[in-house]
Amino acid sequence: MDKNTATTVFESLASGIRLDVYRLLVRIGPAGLVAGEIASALDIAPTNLSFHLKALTQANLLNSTQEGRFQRYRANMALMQELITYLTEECCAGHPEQCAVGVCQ
Amino acid sequence: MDKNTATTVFESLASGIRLDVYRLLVRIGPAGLVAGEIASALDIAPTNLSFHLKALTQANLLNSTQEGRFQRYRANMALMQELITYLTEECCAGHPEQCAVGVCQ
DNA sequence: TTCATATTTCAACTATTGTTGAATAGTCGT
DNA sequence: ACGACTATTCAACAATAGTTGAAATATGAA
Repeated sequence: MDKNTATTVFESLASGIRLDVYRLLVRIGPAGLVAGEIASALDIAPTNLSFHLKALTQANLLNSTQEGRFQRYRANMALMQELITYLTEECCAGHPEQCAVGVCQ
Repeated sequence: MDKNTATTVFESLASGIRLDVYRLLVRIGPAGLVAGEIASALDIAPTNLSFHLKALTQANLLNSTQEGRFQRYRANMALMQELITYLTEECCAGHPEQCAVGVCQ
């Protein structure tokens, strides 16, 4: 993962609404939810939700597929795994034995 | 970790400068760096760096201690570990066998 | 005490992001 | 084709974040 991708992901999750959406979809798992279900689950105006869904999708944190007139969204778990790797890969300059906390492994 | 803490952490890492600072300090490890060292390593104006260091410190991603007229900053690894737990704890609604990617564990 | 150094605070400005309602595009059922 | 429904786009505005230089604070050295 490059720095640009990482900041985009962080920016995407830096809003309470987007974090709620993302975590809702992580909880739901592979089945995903259509936009209207997300809107009513979280009580967000459709226009505003659309704005945030677009941000999450552009950041590649969500995938979407069309189902008739519905749009189904799913969390992209793989990107989160890459982010976690990115965050910990340089821990303690490659000397995990210095790591007080065990993030390095 | 609560949602508010999480969004604060994400917001802190959503800026390229702050991500650079945080990763520099992760790489350096427990020894940390003083503000001036960070400024020259990353070529950032002191005023601007101070602004970003304050944001990172308030988010608890950095700790700082005074050393004479220097201010030393260190990355708080424990918070990152908590964030990773928070991001993955609800994966696939507690049914890790559904997880295509292995984020659940 | 006086001067130089390290860092932060402040105020002004610029830029970016978030929210809202109205309008638009696409899909389904009749 | 028509009307109802789902979702997105657009434009306007409000709110927030980022950058800069000047001033302030605080420590150490002479």
